[in-house]
Amino acid sequence: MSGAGMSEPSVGGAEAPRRRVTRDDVARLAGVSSAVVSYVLNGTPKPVAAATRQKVLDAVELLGYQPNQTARALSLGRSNVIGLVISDPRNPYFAELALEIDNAARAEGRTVMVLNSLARRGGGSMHIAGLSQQQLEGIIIADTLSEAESETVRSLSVPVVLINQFFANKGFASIGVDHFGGAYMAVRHLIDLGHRRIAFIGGNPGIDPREEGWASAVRDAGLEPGPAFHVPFELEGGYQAGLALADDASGVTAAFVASEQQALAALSALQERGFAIPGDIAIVAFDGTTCAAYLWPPLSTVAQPLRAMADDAVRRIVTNTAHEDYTSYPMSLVVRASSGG
Amino acid sequence: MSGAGMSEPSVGGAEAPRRRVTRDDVARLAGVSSAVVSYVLNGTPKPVAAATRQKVLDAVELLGYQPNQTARALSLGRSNVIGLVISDPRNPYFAELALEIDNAARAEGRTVMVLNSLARRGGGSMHIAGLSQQQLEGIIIADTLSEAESETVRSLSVPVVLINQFFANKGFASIGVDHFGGAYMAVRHLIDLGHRRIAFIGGNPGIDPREEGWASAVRDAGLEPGPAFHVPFELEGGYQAGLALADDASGVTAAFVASEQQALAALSALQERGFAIPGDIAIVAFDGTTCAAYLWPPLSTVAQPLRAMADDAVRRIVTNTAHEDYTSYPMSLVVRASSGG
DNA sequence: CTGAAAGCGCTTACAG
DNA sequence: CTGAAAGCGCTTACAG
Repeated sequence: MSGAGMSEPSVGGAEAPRRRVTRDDVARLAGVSSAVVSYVLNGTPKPVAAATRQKVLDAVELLGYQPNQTARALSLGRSNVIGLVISDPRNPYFAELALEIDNAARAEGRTVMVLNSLARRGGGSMHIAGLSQQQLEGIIIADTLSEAESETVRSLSVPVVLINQFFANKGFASIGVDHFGGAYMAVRHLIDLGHRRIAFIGGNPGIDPREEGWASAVRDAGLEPGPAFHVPFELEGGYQAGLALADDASGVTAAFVASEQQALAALSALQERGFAIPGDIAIVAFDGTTCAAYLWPPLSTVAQPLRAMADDAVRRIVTNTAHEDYTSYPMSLVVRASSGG
Repeated sequence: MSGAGMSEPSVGGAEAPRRRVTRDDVARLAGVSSAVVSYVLNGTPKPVAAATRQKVLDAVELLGYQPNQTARALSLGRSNVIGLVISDPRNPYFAELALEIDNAARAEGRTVMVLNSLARRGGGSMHIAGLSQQQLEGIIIADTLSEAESETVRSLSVPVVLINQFFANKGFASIGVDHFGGAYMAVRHLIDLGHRRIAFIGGNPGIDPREEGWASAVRDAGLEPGPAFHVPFELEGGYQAGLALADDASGVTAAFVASEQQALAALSALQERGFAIPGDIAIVAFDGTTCAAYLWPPLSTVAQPLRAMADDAVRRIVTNTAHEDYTSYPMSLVVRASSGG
């Protein structure tokens, strides 16, 4: 807000590792007890006389006092730090989600600590242990948990919100989008444009509602589903799927891609093989990141309301209302050049 | 490592917000003082008899004890959390840097807390205040600081490493790449391919050595510098620069782009205007993220040794050797399709 | 409205 | 090799 710390008096030698200003220093300067400093700074649990209050505030300003959040957290049993678990920060979707959650958290005076769970594929169990060791106010997990991981997370005594989820998760507050509906909308868009053989590119065969949405939309239109390519969500996965689609000889003229990260690389593979987008293959992706608009051709996509979802997740933590339930957000179709729409 | 917490005995009612297991519980069960538990767990400052040690370890295992890092941090005066300040997580460069730093930190048993400073453009002073309030072990800043911000950060009593820096920073340990040399190499590559009029796309006119590297390489070859387009580093900036380059009528046949995020969008703008890459305009970018390889056409680029830089930054924090100096890492040219090389 | 004091869960100098 | 005790910097029930 105002330049806290700006007026910190410069200390002679400058190099001496000056002791941090503590609440006691403030109390001494203001001529009150340290309890009163807390009352003023927290506005709780007691009212403070206006004059006293002002003395404290002046002392805080003069000393450039910064409350030690660690001590506060230890005393309170919780910090003002929210943990966010994402699998891979390089995925534009998670990057954008992290940014929105950071914004929402900041608006609530909270700080976000991002933990990358990518590493767990290399052995560790998402360092959940680490999560429980930090005195976090709450945890937002944008990842799929194994049964064992769910169990461990459930045993944590802090509010937990799962985001980017397909379904309700037993025992958790879950937030997701209507993956089935979004996919259906995307594919319906392609069908409306006249496509009759539409491929699917995504991950995890068998559990992703986006694949069902694709299949349903196709069948509801009386068509045969085109080929489905199941690849990892990393860029390389999308690239391989694009190459496979290029090699497909079944007359595919359009594809629905379950994530923009995969779509980015698939776009590259298809163009490398000489396919024109959308002329030879029309594409609609899924997620709605900023990046989609700046690819060539710009990606048509079904977009998640990330801001609203992030606000919701943070609110559930801050208000401690992360009880078991599932909130599904609607998606919206964004038509750009890649679908030829 | 091993399944800590796995053997935590299930508590009857399950719903009771069971009190966390503390060091005292462990001490009681092991029949030792709580000090000894610390000695065992930290291996310091005292040796412990093997038998005693085993009793403690057994108790820890049985109770599923997780040390409270907040209490530890308060007692020690520092945590095992390293703060990382980046401007925008959506920028592939920062995403990749964050991932590498996270990996390096994890290897040292540290956790990374990512802070987005993007918000500061909206008013706040990068919540440096927030930084000093958390009891961080150290701070890695991948951003350019204003004079006032530098002053504030300098006053923090924790090790600070600036990364992704153009130059040495008074009073700080700084890590960067040879921006001038990298740019020079990129442009030299284009010159070697026969280009005679080469444009520059980047940000911040006047202070970026990449622009000087471009200009020098061009002049050293006896050529006239092509037009320079200065735009923000966000995607929209790159897009606008691409459009401007497309409108340029001065016979440009190649461009050096100072970041891959800008290059991604510039590629889109140029192709939107019907330019073939590299046929009409050849492009070399700067950064070396994974993403560059999966764009169409794949981006030729000069790459930063991100892993090494991240390891270095983390090491400087962990070993508390972040004294004033500047380390410059060499870059390497990665030739892909966009330069036609 | 204000303050003395206990407590959060660790670490470590000091004494045995 | 082991333990009693003080201390890190806050918060807050309790007493005045």
